[in-house]
Formats: sequence, structure tokens, C-alpha cells
Amino acid sequence: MVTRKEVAELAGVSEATVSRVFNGLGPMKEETKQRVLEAAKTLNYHPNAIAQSFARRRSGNLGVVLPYVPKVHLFSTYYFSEVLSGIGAKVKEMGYDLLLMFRSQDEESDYNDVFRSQKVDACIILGAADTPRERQQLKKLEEGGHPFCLVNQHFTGERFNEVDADHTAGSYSAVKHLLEKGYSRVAFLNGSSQFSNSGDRRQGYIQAMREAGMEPENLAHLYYEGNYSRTSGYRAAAAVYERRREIDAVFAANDRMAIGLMQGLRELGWEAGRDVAVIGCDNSDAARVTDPPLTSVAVPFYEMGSLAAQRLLEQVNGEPGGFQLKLDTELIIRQSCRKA
Amino acid sequence: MVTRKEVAELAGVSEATVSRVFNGLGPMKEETKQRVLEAAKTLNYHPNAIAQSFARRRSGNLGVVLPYVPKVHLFSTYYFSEVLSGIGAKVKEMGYDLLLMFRSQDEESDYNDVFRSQKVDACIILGAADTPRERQQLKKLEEGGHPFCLVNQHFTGERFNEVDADHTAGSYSAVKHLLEKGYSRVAFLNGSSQFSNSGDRRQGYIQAMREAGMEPENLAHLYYEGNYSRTSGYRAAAAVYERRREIDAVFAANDRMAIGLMQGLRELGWEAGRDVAVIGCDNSDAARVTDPPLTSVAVPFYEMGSLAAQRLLEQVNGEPGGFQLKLDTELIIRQSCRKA
DNA sequence: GTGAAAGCGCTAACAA
DNA sequence: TTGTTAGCGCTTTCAC
Repeated sequence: MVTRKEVAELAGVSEATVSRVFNGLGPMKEETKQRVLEAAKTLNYHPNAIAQSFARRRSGNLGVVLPYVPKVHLFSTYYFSEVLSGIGAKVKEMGYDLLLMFRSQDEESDYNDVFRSQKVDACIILGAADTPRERQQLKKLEEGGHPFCLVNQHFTGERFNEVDADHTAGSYSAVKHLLEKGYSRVAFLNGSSQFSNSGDRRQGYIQAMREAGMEPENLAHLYYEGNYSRTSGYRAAAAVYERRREIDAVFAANDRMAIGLMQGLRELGWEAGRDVAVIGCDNSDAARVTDPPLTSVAVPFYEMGSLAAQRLLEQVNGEPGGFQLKLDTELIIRQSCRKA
Repeated sequence: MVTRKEVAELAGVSEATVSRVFNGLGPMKEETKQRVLEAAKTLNYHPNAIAQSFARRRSGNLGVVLPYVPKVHLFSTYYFSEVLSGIGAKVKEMGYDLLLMFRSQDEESDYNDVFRSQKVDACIILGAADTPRERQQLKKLEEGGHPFCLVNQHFTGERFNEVDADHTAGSYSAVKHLLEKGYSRVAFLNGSSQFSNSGDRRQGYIQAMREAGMEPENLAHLYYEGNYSRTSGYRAAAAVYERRREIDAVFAANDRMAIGLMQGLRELGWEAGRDVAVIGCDNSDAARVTDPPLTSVAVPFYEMGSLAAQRLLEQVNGEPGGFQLKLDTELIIRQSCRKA
């Protein structure tokens, strides 16, 4: 390994000067600088990042915390893939590295562990749920003075750094679209209520339905709950089909459930886009390849990841103030909701 | 920050003893150990990973190098998602952390850059292509004495660490299946030839066809090449349809192309599973949700990632010998290739 | 503008 | 079984 010392010797300067040159600090004679750079080049010197981290007491890494999801190959979900891509691009742009941290099932471990080893300067938390335990852990993180940011999850009452999407507006526009097309008995297949965006979507749904003259208290028979998996959508199909005389459209809280639902309904003889309208959320790749293609609420996951990384790293670098961002969604219309 | 020194003082031992306790090294009196552990607990001491890395001259990180793919949200592809999940699980199990490294378009950067900063002890390279430039860079990496492993790519003539799948056998079984079902004019939609697995699949295809009495030299009109994207499959549909009287089945080198192909053919009035049989590769999630569901060659990407990480880290930890592994594939039969 | 020198928190070789 | 000590390669303060 080539050290700073050797470069200093070859260039005939002190080690401190070599550091200055490489960090672009302080005033220095152009000639000295060139001499150092040349020496570094001939020796093929490159600063040791770990030693730098050690001395600076900064790792130069951004951590991304992934939730523990049993028996699920995590990345295979559109949401994680996109968010991670967005984070990765921005992190690189800003000269950081990206450390992936997988949470374990282990009830013991709390978020502070992530920082304890000092391997990351900040972290983005994905897939957080709004449970008492989670809230408490995040508060502890905050108290510990550790910079972090949540993506696609909002904690009402807290001022955590967040980058979310406007799921309420997205759901509203989807249901509104159905109502405008003439559907009136719109069922809602929601995901787990522990995620804030489930609640948001529910609100958007209720708002649109109310504007169409349906009071929330009369909507119970139109409300179904899955867990965002394709299987849960598939299972919901039976229940929906049971009430087929009271339902002419279904809005699902994500594409996976919407797809499972369409499959299940088809097996029962009910075709999406013919016998019933279906809309999903995420506008994942899968929405394009189903039959019929799935109308879906597009969520800018990539941008959300990118923004979260950017704002968080800026904060780490001294930018003052927290942030709570909410990006727009967009309804992408395909054939699954065409009027029969 | 709580340092080792404070723990040592509180426990009434030397700093070295604290280190020993935390590293489980050397013989020590149980009582001393307990005293140290207790002191550490009261002070809430946790070793500083960066300082450890610095002193050990080991980062404790495994790097995963992702290829530069313009305009593609990388993780959204089944292959990367699965491999990465497998790596992540194993890396965690072995006490390492996972550093994601995105290659840039930049022609300058070579693989050695990845190691220069000393931020990783070894790396897994995904999406490598067999081009002269790539080969040369990998050789330089090897010469530099940097431990690395390739996944899903084989470099004939080299002894790089590799974890591959038996794509030849997988393709053979797919084509064989078609032939046994009575299809005889099986076209092949391959991906970019710069990936070794494209060549492997081609071989499997040719072998099966030859056994059915078709000589390779007569197969040219049955051979199509895309670039593994859905769009390229979609575009291939037109060409395939042109020759529809000479084709009764298509084997595609991945699911995305197969799906694009089915869509394209459908628009031309040709239904997969009715007018033509289609088989894909990867057995991705998407294969389950298309209409008709897509028969596909399952590749154990998750296991490949996991194995690559394990063997590579073992090697870093002194296990002797390189490795070239090849895992089995399996044909998953669905309706896209049923006999009309 | 540049150099000298004091850390940073830990590991590991050696001594006791 | 435990303590002492010399680094690890760099940043940063202070002095010149």
C-alpha cells in the first residue's frame, strides 16, 4: 500500500501538505500542488478511505435499513427496487457509499444499533410501520441525535424527516375516475393498516365516495383488507365475488393485490375490464403485462428515494432544518377499468 | 462516544483486556470478563467499527458491483433483485456488511477503483459481460490480488471465482419439452451475445434441436436476437409472425422478452398457448401473472447470490482454493406452452 | 504557504 | 492471565 508518507517524501514536502492537496484545503502554491499530484501519480497513491473515516469520524456511508419480511425476497417488490435505485444514484452523485442493512426478526435490535458501529453517517428507513414499538424506536433514534429519514411512511404528530407520496390524492383520483366512468359501487381492497399510506388511501377513497353521495358508514360492505401480497388479493376475490351484485368496480391499494384479485375473479368467471373494473396502485412493471393491462396510480418511488438521500445528506453536511415532503401521484389509465 | 478506555477504567483493567473480552481472544478469567462486560453495559459501550477496520486493515464490508445500465431502474429486474437478496442474507449471517457500488458509464474507471479506497474486502460483480475490455479489467483485478466473484457469468479460459447456473441444461430441457409435446418448429429468441449465458442457452437449444434431427446450419431462420428487454421481445413478435408458417413455438432467453413477445403476437392475432407455444427463462414473478401464465426455466438466483457471498467470504478468511460453481435449473410448466 | 505533532479508537506483539 | 506499547494512515491545530 502506498501511503501519504511516501508521496510526501517523493514530492519533498510534509505529509500535511499532501493531505491539503488531496482535500483541496488552505492556500498552497500551485507548483507545490503539482509536485504532490505528480508524486502521487507515479506512486499510484490513493487515500485510504477507512483511515480518512477514522480520522474524520465520519464513515462517508449512507445506510439503508430494510425491514424484516419473512419468506419474501425483498427486492422483488417494485417499491423497494425503485426506491433503492433512486437512493443509489443520488448517493453516488454526492460522493457517498451505500450500506445496506437488513433488519432481523430479533425483537431486541433497535435502530440505534444501526449507528452504534459508526459505519453510517445517516440512514434511510424503508418499510417502517406505524406501531407503538416502531414509534418508540424512532423517537429514541431522534433523541440519540442520529439523522434519519423515512420513505413512503408518515408519522402523524412527529417531525421526523419524511419523503412520502400523496396517496390520498392518488386514491381519490382513481376512485373519482371510476365514478366518472359510471361505476358507482366501488369496493376498496386495502393493505395492512399499520402503514400510514393504507390510511391515506382509505381517506382518498372515502372522500371520493362521499362526494358521490355515499356516506362512509354505508361503505362497510365495500371494504376489504389484504396485506399487499398477491395471494391476499387472490383470496379477496372470493369475498368480492360473493357480493358481486353490490359491486361493479374494485380499487386495490397496490398492484400485486389487484393482480391477484383479477386472477381470482377470472377463475370465478368474472373478467376485469368486462364484468368489473379494477384499479391498482404503484404502476409497477407488472401492471403493463397483465391481461387486461392494469390501470394504476403511479407513485414516483425512484424520485422519492433520490430526494430522501439528497435532503438527508445535505442535512448531515450542515444544511439546517428537517423536511416532510409529499410527492404527487398520477393515474395511469389502461384497460382494466374500461367500461364494459 | 464511549471508548474502550472508559470501560477499562470502570472495570479496573487495561484497555487490552477490554479488547480481548470483546474479541473473545486469549484465555481470561471468567470474573474479569464479567466485570468488563458489566462495565461496558453500564456505560453502553460499543466498539467503533471504523476504528476496528482501521486497526485490522479490513473493512468488514463485501462490495456488490452493479453494472451501468442506462435508463433502467436496475433493481426492478428479477435477476438483480434475487441475487442481491441472497447475498444480503448470507453477508449478514457472516457478520459482514454490504456495500453497494454502482458502476458509472465512465470508461476510465476500472474494477481496481473499487478496492483502492479499501472500503471492501472483496466484491461480487453482477452483470459482467464477456467483452475484451471487461476481461482485461478482471485480469487486472486478479493480478492486484483482489478477491472477487462473478455471478451468472462464465469466462471460458479463466479461473475466476464464479457462481453460474446451468443455462445450457435449462434451455435444453425447455426445448426438449416443446419437442416432446409435438412442436417441431421451435424458434429461439436469444439475448445479447456478450453474456455467456446467452451462448449457453443457444447451445442447449441447438443440442435439443439436433437430437430432433434439425441440423444447426438449418436453424438460421429460427434464430432471433433481442437484448433481454420486454421491448425487444415485443419487437421480435413482428419478425416471428412474418415466419408464422415456419414456426410453432418460441423459446425466449428470459421472461421479459417472452412477455413482450406474447404481447406483440397477441396484437397480431397470435395467442400464446393457442396458436403458438412460448417458454421463457428466469421464472420471475411476472411469469405467474401473465395471460396465459408463462412456462419458464427457473434459475436459483437467490441461492447463487448466497453461495457466491459465502464462498467468497470464506476465501477472504483464508479458505484455500477458488471456485467455479454451476447450479441446476428447473423447468416450470404453465399454460403458455400447452398444446393447442 | 508549509511543517511539526497530537491525536482518532483499536489491534496485536511482546512482556510480565 | 493480564498489562504495556507500538503502530494503523489520516486530519487538524498550531506554530513558523
